[in-house]
Amino acid sequence: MADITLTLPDGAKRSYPAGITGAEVAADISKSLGKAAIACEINGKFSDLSIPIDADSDFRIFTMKDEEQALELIRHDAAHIMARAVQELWPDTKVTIGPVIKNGWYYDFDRAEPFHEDDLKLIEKKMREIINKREPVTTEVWDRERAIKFYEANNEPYKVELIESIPGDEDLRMYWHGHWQDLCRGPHLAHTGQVPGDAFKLMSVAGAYWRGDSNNAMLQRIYGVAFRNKQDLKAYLHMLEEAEKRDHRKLGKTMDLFHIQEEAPGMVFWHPNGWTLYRVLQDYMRRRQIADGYLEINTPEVVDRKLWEASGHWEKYRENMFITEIDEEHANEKRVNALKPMNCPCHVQVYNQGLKSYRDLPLRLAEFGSCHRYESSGSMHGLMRVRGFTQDDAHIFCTEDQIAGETKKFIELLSSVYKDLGFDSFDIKFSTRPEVRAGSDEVWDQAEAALENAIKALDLPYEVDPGEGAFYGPKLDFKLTDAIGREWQLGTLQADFVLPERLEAEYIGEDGQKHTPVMLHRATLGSFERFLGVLIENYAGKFPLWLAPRQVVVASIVSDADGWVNEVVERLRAKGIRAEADTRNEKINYKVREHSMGKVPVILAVGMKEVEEKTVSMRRLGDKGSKVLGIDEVVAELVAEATPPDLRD
RNA sequence: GCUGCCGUAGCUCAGGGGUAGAGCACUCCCUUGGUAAGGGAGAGGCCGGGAGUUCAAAUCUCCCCGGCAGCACCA
Repeated sequence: MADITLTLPDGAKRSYPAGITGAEVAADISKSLGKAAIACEINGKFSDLSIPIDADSDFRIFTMKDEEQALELIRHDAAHIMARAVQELWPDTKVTIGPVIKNGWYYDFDRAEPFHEDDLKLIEKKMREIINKREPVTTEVWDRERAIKFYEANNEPYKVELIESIPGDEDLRMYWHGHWQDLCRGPHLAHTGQVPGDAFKLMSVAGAYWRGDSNNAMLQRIYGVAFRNKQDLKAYLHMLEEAEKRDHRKLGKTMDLFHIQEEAPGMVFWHPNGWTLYRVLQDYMRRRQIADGYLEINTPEVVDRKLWEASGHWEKYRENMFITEIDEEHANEKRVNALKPMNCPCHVQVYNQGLKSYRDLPLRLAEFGSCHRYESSGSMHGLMRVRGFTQDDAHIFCTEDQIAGETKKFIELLSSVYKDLGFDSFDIKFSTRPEVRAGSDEVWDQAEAALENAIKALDLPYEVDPGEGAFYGPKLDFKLTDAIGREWQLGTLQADFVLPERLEAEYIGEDGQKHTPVMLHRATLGSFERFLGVLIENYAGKFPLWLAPRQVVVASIVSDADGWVNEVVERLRAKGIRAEADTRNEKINYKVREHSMGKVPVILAVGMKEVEEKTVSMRRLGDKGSKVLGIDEVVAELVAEATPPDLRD
């Protein structure tokens, strides 16, 4: 057999007989590399060590030191090993798919009896047994027919369905972890023992639809996480614990911000602290919008179905609307109303009052609009997904020529707002036409091009989400992540060529003729509820002073200092600082602890020394020490810091 | 909506077929203490709601309601 030449990453060339495997090359380079090797790369293709190499190639060996490749393989092999463990424990279980995801993997199974949390321990134990066997991972290429026959014989209908749905007729790769077999693209580790037995953990069981379609059967999904070593696993689990502490639902309780109760699922009862935070944010947004040329309006929340019929919501969105009926006995005629699920149709009504000229455009109508949507029970999540919420909504009525400019202007506003609120980066998704949509393809071409060009002109990174646009137009979504990495859509900008026409919005153009304006739906924060949820988690409750609902607590150390405490509070309040007195009969340690846990940014402690010197002892949240300062100095410092970023010099 | 788990005092949770428990919070008393929990006493619950099984249900079963995780959905 002819020799082949392998070129290593350092440029060294080695000759081997054709058909040699990566494993053999690794062992030839050094005995230790032979042991440490987990996979290889042949001409840039991530590959198994066991695959024969037939031609001259660039060649590279991966070991556990190559983090990206190692984690991919560990998680992927762990998925297979878990599936094998499950089938060994419960042979009637049918396997489906098990991909690698962030931090780990999942595998979906079909089994009559659902898995329980306790089963996870059993499965983990079985997995470690398989790992300890250090059984080789082998692979073969089969043609489709053979594979389908094999799975039919083994009563694995999901695998058959998978193969049948793979386009083309290329051959299939089959893998064996010891005796256990799975269809897989690969690559895989060399043997089961290469998965670190102490660096993985099965996390949870959940239902998941086969192929992500709710019309299909629900399968049992098991989630696992895996790392290269025990320390990394521990660090990850620790990170999760820390993230849980900043969960906005937890902080909402400890900071006394809000609650939600059974009688109004998905609706928020804002407490004084939370409402203060809400108002501070709303006041800030109001100033930013006015500065950007928006006109604030306010429109009804309960609106006759006629308007929703005209807008198309009655047909397309009714199942998500809260419908109200007037009791017939007490009404002259039966009217069916709906709580507005969005503000757009109402804004068009405001626009439609009076004849508009092209000189009026762009017309930016803004509303902190209270909306209600009947969200499905399983989708609600604290403040993040609620049924009653307030959008920082606005609709920009403009000409087609103005879309790009308005889009740019909006994204600049949004970036600046997010930065002021502590978010330096965010994700942008550009969603294009969905299958079910209103409007002609020409209109969609135009709308999509306008948005994409605007975002490109600003040179911001974005991803395209094909088919995820609204039924009336394409959109840009702006997303941030919560404490444990779940992504939430906040800001949005949606072009709409449909609604203005449906609701007969018009303007008189330069040519003296009537034209239909374009409508840009846009929200910067999205909804106050969701944004505050993300904001709470982002700051872990430790807000900058200007946002903190409780800014300063002035605490007495001895009751003889109460008079000075109250005086200090008065002076701070006179300057607009949210200050409270704590003159309770408790020790200063107790007060410091309590207000620290309540995330109050500044504690001013006052004892007899401060009374005599007209000073306070200032302690910042998270600091160990404190410093004694004159009252004027403290007031000036806190006032400067409590000034919202848009009002600073 | 679907799968699984959960619902006990204001909060965090223990218990579990036969007088409802703890810590914190709350009220009162003692204590005036210098930067993350001083001490004592007291009050507080139809164990999410309804039905069933049982001599007996907070506990077991079923049905609702709500929550959590994931899936689906998300203008």
